[in-house]
Amino acid sequence: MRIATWNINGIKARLGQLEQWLRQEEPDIVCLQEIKTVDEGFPRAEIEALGYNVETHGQKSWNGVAILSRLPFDEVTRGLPGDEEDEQSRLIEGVFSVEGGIVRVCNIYLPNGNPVDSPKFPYKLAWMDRLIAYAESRLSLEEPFVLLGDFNIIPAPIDAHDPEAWWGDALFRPESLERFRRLRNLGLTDALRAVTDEPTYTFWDFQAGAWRRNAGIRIDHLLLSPQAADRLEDVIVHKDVRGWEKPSDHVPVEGVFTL
DNA sequence: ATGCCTCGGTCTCCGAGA
Repeated sequence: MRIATWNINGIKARLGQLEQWLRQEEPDIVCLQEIKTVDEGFPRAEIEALGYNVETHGQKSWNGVAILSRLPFDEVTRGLPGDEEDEQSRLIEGVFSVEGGIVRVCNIYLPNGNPVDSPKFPYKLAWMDRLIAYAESRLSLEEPFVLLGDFNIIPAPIDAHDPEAWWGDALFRPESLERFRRLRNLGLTDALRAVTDEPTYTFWDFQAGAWRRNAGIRIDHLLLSPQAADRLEDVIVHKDVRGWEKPSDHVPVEGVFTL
């Protein structure tokens, strides 16, 4: 089974690229972030025509997440618990039946948090605290659990082309990294780092020739419960997609599992 | 240089992204 994450940066602007990638790769489950539309605006029929079930958690203009799956959804959960006031659509989770059990797939778009002297940074940190509590409860189920998406976290210096330039940014500073470590220390495996020690990027800024210079960062991650990590075969970063016409600034990252 | 692109909205500019 192949489970992918892709910050699509606007589903309406990227439908052609998504259709092409789905036709080409035929992944089983695709988790999208930044769909930037309400649920009614998602091109559901076009994606269903390619053989996918579609569940969305959208909002107007910004954020928004979706899961596309060849398997039917057994359950769907929308939104991160822990703050009644939070109206941003950044989490959707699906449960799927597989041979001999289930897989639980939680798709997140973790807040960026910049600028750090604005309310956006404490929002990011509070969101991460809520995510840690959520992940802890999911891990207690002892299921194959895949927590994936755009984490807006650079885990380590090797995950940035120019780590010194990023240090202090909301993606790469002590308060953010401390929470990311706490999340992993619950018992989650960083899938990419389970298969390679090589510098690997998943995002290249639109600006300043970042793609041409390979000035990327790794911020799109798959974190795995022990039951999912046991079944991990490989991780594929679809870097070529960044070179397509009118690309997203993120590329698809895919986990291959013996599920 | 708190920009350099690119998105969505209502829109010919602005906020947000990272």
